[in-house]
This record gives sequence, structure tokens and C-alpha cells, in this order.
Amino acid sequence: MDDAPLPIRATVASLARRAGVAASTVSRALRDDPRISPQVRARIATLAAEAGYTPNVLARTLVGGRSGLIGLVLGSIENPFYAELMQQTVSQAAAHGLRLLLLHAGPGPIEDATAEALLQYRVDGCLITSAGLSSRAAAICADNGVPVVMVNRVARLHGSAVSCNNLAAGEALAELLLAAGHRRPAIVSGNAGTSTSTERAEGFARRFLAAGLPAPARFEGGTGHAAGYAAGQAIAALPAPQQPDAVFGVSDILAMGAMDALREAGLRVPGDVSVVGMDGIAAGAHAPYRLTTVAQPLEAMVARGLDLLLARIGGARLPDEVVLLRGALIRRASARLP
Amino acid sequence: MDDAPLPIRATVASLARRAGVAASTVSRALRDDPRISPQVRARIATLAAEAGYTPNVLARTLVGGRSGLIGLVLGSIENPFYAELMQQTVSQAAAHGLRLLLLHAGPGPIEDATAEALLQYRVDGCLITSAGLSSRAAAICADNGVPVVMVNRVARLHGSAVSCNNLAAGEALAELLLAAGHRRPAIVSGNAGTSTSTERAEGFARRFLAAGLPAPARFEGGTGHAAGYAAGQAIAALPAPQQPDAVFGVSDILAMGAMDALREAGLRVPGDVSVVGMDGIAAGAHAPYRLTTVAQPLEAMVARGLDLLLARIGGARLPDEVVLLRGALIRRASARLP
DNA sequence: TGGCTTTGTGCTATCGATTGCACAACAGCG
DNA sequence: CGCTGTTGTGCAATCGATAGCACAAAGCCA
Repeated sequence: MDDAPLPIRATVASLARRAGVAASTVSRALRDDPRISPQVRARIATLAAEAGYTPNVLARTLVGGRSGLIGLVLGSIENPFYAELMQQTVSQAAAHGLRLLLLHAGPGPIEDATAEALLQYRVDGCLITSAGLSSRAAAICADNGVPVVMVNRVARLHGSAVSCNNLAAGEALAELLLAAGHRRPAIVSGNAGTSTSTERAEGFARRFLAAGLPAPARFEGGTGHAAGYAAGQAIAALPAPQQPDAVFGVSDILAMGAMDALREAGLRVPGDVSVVGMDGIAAGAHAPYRLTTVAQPLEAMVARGLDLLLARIGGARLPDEVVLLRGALIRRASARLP
Repeated sequence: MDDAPLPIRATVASLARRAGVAASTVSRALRDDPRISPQVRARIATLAAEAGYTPNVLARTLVGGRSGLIGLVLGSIENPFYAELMQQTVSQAAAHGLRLLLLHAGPGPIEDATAEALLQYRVDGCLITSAGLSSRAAAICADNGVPVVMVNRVARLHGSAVSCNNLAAGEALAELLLAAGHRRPAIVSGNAGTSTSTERAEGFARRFLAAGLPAPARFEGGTGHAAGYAAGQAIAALPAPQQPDAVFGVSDILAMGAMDALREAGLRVPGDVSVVGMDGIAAGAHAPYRLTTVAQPLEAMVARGLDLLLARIGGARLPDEVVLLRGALIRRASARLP
């Protein structure tokens, strides 16, 4: 049996021995320190390559540098938006040479032990995208000088944030529905207390009120398709005179759930009732839905989020900053359009 | 302005100073070493708590221990199955006190620089779930003695694996369709060369051949909904005599895409053509699809994957191991059933 | 009461990479 | 020819936690 030639990894020390120089020289050579002579530098580079040398980031971090790690706290991927956000984040972070420590992805608050991992692994910064109560993670970061940026969520106490202009998005959707003659709007809300849900609903409602119409009826939604479906059933069960002629699901997945329930109850969408959502997830574009929505500028959001984070990791003591990006209204067949 | 009381984190050394003992004593007290007297242990525990002490995992890892990090390589979340897999993995890993280094999530092969991060951060092990070509990551791990477990993918060269019994799943679906009288099956395949796609298609085809029927027609699929949709369009465009009466999308998302295209082309599902998939993703259960499928036992797969990984991290030199789990056939309305 | 075992702590090296400072070799200058 | 200045390297300390070994203070027995 091949008795496992225990894979001893090359270190600066082992390279130094083989090159006949000091460890510090190896370190400097590999970091392209101008003080090292070109010959030595080249020789060490060759040696490192053939030994398959990989620097130990942990040791480097220990001495005081960056870890190159970004903590990522995700919301429940019951909402596919978060999955898209994650993929975008991984890819952009990699482009900056950063890796992600994925700490939480799911419903419910983040556990204390998990949030503490942010400190234990010395993350350089933290991206929090959970719409729910992940304030614990934010608090821990704030207490320990770890920069935090919230994405798709406003910063409640501390930290910077990037999000879509939810208010404007709600207004734009309302505007569109108004122009098409809708007069009895309803809202399927997200989890209570989440900024995204509140703001979107607020913008939507405001526009109808401004038009002299009654406030939209509100239905408790939640996180995923099932919640939207339940709300849709509740709406379909209303007596005819109270039936809304437009339903706004504050996230696409809610809208899709509601749409499924409405249709199953025999209502035609958009014939009897228009449905609109917000986020711009891929599934919303598919044939059964063709959801009119406001798409969040995912790529730009992540880009700006990383910008904010990197600037603060740079050491500069910057004030908290909030970036609002405008979403793009996408008209599709789920709503009667003007 | 509050001039940032630079958050100096407590260390064993700082605690030792305050407690008037040696750093090693602090370390031992916090790790509940029986050699430390109860009084000292309690005093240090109190001190640590009020100082908000958090051990530096990097330093601990450096001295030779585990990093507590698991590398996670994900496939494209164009297929929601991977998002579900990720959430499950995060949650189960956390239960083991492990954190995930999220290295890649997307289509395309993993970059070399990214794969090397596995070594740089000294991950204890690596979970590879990408169906595509992430062999680079596997190779790097193997070369450096990092245990690897593939999930939802067979191990090509080295490493252990957990996956659903794809062959049996394909057979079960074929069986069901045969029993319901289907005689002209078609397959929408995944990316060429992926074990999951090949095996599922193989099992499916085999069963029809065994029944004395011609081999199912094959349509090039791919990763996501769009690929399935395109395949569906191709199928719908066939002259009537060649129209299949059953379509197997090797993943749910492909099947859903195909279904959307077929219906859009005027075909009734399951009236004119039955559609079945495999994976058991949440969206497949929703009203527009009600997809008959074989659900992968996600929770068990991740659990067994972590088991395999942890056993190998334990240091034991175990042979590569492959675990096959049986999926669960779920009958829904997308197919004419027996 | 002396010697021996248990208990509880401290000292110190270690992991791997980085960095300030010292220092040798050599060139240029007056 | 001696002196200062540059260039290239080595030494040693450091980051934070851990672990082997030494060692002091008790407790036990004969």
C-alpha cells in the first residue's frame, strides 16, 4: 500500500533552506520587494513554483494583515433573489481577490455562535443581505470595528447600505397600474418589519392615495412562494365587490405565489386581476408568469456594496453611507398595461 | 467627534495580564483543561466574558489544529437545486461547528486562483457539488491531502461521493410512464458529460428499451430553464408523427423549461404530452407545473456528505467511498399517471 | 519528618509569514 | 586611502494560541 507520502506543504522556511537564503529573503522575493536582487528573486520564484508553494493566508493574517475574507450573511433562499445575489457576490468578490465566508443562509435570525465566527475568522468586512433580523451580526461587527455593508436592506443602527430605491419602485408600479385604469389595489406584504417590504408597500400605497383612491388592502405575505400563495387564496376568497383589480407582491416570489393561487381559484390574470412584483428574478420572466416587475440592478448593487466595503476596509474612517439605486420597470403580461 | 476608541480585541495574553496568570493558563482554562483549578477557571471565564474575548481561529489553526473551514464549490444556481443544496449545507455545517468558504458558484470551471484558496485558507475538507468541470479543485485537494467529497456528482479520479441513485431514478420514471401507456419518450439532457445527466438518461432509456420500445429521442438541454425551454420548442416543432408522448427533463428546471415551451406551442401537458423531471426543487411543486419527479433526499445527502468528510478529516486514512441514496418518486399532475 | 506522588501553573518553543533594524559588501568621492 | 552611501541579506521579534516540559506547593505514606 502506498503509505501516504504525507503531503508536507512548502513554506517560506522550507524554500529558504533549499535556496540557501533566509526566510525573510524568500518572503520578500515572493512579494516582489525591490530590495531583493533580480537573480535571487528569479531563483526563488522558480523554486516556489516547482515546490507548489502556496502562502498560508492564516499566518499572513496573523501578523496583522488582511484576511481577504468577507463574511456573507444571506436571507432565506426560499426567495430566489438571494441565490442570484449570492452568485453575483461570489463572482465579484473573486474578482477582487476576496473569498466569502458563508455564515448563514436561511430564514430566522443568525445564531450567536455563527455571528461570532465573523470575529474568529477575522473577516475584513461583512455583507449582510438578509432582510430579516440579522442585526446581531451587524452589532458584533460594529462593536469590533469590522466594516459592514447591508445589501437590499437599510442599516438600522450602524453600517452602510446599498439598496434599490424601493419607494420609487413601489410608486412606479402604482403609476403603471393607475394609468391602466386599476382602482382597487391590494398589497401582499413581506415579513413584518423588513425595510424592503415596508418601503415598497409605502411607495405603492402613497401613489394610489395621491390619486384620491382608498388605501390598498393589505394581505400578510412572508418570505416565499407559499406565503404568496396563501395570500392569493385569501384574496380570491373575498366577496366580489371587495376583489382587488391589482395585486402587488412586494417580492416577485410572493407575486408568483399569489398569481398561482388566484388562477387556481379561477381568476384570470391579467384579465380579472393584474399582478405585479418586484426584484426581477429569473423565474418571473418565465411563461406561466411573465411578471411585470421592477428589476433590481443586481450587478450594480453588489458592485457598489463591495466598493463601500473595500473603502472602509482600506482603513479610512468613513461615515456610514447609503446608496440607493433605481430599479428598472419591466412590463410583462401579468398586468393589464396602459 | 468620538475618535474611534480603536477596538482592541482581547487575546489570551491580555486576559492573562489582567488575571495575573500566564497565557498558557488562560488558554487551558478556556478549553476546560482539567488541570486548571476550578477557581482560576471560573475567574478567567468571567474575565473573558466581560472582555468579550473571542479566540482567534487563525492562530489556533496555525499551531496545527483544524481550521474549521470547509470549502464549498457550487454549480450554477441557474438550477435552484444548488441553492437548496447550499442552504442545507450551511445549516448542517453550522451544526457541526464548521464554517463554509464559498469558493465558486456558477457556470464554467473554477479558476485556478480560486481553487488555490482552498490551500491558502487551510480548509479541512472540501465539498464539491458542481456538476460541471471543477476537477481542478478536486485535483488540488487530492495533491495536498485535503479530503474531498462530491455531492450530486460521481468522483471521476479521486475523492468520495454522495449522490442520488440516478440510474434507478431514471428507471422509476420510465416505469411510471410506461405503466401509464406512454410509448414515445424523449429526453432533454443536461450538460454533456455530467454524470447526473448521463446516468439519469441512461436509466430512463434502458427501461424503455427493455420494454421493446425504440430508444427515447434525445434533445440537447443544458443547465437552466432557458435550455429546457429551447429543447421544448424543438420538440414542439417536430412533425406530429414524431411528437413524443412523454418528456423527461433530467433536472426539474429543464423539465419546467420544456413544459413552458410545449404549452406555449399549444400542446397540453399532460393531455398531449407528459413531462417528468428529477431533483424535487420547490418550484416544481407549484401550480403551473405540478411536476412529477424524483426528489433527491437533500438533507440526507448533505448529512452523509459531511459524514464522509468528517471521517476523513478525522485523520483516518479511509479509502474513497461512494454513497448512493434512493430518491423518492413524487407523482404529480404534469404526467398522465397509471 | 523525609521522600514521593499528585496538582496546578509558568516558561518557552512552535506554527508561517512579515517587517524593522543591523550589517556586510562594494562603489563613489574627496 | 579612508569615509560615507547604496544595495542586498540575515537576524530576531511579532501576531495569537497551543502544548511539552519544568517546577513549586500540597498531600500522602512509611
